[in-house]
Amino acid sequence: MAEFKSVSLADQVFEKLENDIIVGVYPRGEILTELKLVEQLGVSRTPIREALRRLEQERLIKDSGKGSVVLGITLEDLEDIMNIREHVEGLAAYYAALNVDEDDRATLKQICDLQDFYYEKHDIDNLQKMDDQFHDKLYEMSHRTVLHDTLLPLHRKTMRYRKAAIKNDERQRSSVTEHKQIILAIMGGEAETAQKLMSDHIRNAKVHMIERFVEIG
Amino acid sequence: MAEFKSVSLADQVFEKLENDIIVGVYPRGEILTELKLVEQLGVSRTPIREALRRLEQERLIKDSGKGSVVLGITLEDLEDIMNIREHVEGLAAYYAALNVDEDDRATLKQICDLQDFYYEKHDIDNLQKMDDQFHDKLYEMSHRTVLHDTLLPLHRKTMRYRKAAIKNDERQRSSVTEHKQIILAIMGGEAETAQKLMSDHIRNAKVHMIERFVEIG
DNA sequence: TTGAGTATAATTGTATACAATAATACATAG
DNA sequence: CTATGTATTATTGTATACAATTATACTCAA
Repeated sequence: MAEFKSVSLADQVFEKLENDIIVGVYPRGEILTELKLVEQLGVSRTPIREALRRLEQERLIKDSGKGSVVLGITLEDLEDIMNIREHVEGLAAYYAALNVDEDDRATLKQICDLQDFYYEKHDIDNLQKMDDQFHDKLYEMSHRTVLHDTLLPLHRKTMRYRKAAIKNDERQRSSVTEHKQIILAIMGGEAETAQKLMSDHIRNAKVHMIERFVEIG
Repeated sequence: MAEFKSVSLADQVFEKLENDIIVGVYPRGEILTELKLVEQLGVSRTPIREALRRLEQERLIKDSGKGSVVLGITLEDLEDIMNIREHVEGLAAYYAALNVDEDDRATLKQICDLQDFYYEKHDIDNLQKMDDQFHDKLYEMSHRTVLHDTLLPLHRKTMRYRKAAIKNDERQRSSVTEHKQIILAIMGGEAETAQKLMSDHIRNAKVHMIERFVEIG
């Protein structure tokens, strides 16, 4: 028999709704009522309410008296997210470079290789997954809870526009290269270099993502 | 009869627990069980659970299988919070200076005056309240949701150490002065100046707060 | 036809009931 | 006295019941 890891319904509902809001399944302005979600998701109100409270806390929805209105991500939100990341993600890279150990190096090496592999194959979906893994791994390596908890939700919220940005061949190439340079700096323990390269990377990504936002909204 | 604004029990529970954790009523490591909270707070499990989910989302508690363990704020958390604020709060001040209107100017003027008033009277509690109002007002004035939502919880989490830091006469004086300079820059629409002054202010505050953390834990 | 008033629906807030799981304590056999 | 197995308790996860509020629709009088 396989092991079943029991993830609560509340957690599942949260993750599904968070994702659906971020990628645009529920567009900005849509009203989510508990009863509608009960029908759609087939669970009772209790786990749905708990998920909604968490989404409120992340400002993805807002109570409107009559249901929860989807807030989603505006252009200003995207700008702010990337501006914050520009500074804070550099900090995380800095700490990651200070803390790097052999296991981390192996993981980073693998991410680097797979990134190249998927880039050659023009496998966009997996390339984005490597991007997620790269940034998540750095947050974790920083061993700084607040940095991790601040950056991860911000990073998740950019998903839609990262996916769009990476469809651009030129950006794809530069992103892969930038990741590689950052990884090298971190592996070498060059904290300041890693910090600066990461800031630059986020700043570059910001430009492309904002262009995509203007296109796809 | 007075008007009663109906704040849900879940919200009240969240605010109370958030505050109690931040100021140390529930110390790091303490286990909160739903039943205990039901007894202590006299409400049913439903609003308590919703509050706990939100506290989890803010990383003030963590599920431990057997109750929720209080995480609270570590020294590293405090360092990270202030490092993030050093950059991001400057951004908020920048936007605040761009957006300032006459109502804002009146409010800032009032905060400035009251701050002086309470400083002269050595009224620490009210002085801290003005500090809260000052920063909150700036977040609001930035009109940037993400900045506001990122900064406000971080600011709240420093409460315990701000309160301790401001007991120091020298810091009290410099804090009041720094606020005043920032307010002047914002009122004058000098965005870059406001940004820089705010970064400096947070950096100064960080030093004092970390000293207090080392003392009082 | 329109307006007021009332009944009805929809929706959320809160409490409780029930189920499942894990921890604890306890009793009994060796 | 110890170890094991079982009963009990504690705790959470989920569903449902009930209350309160607000929006909607409908009826009947003018």
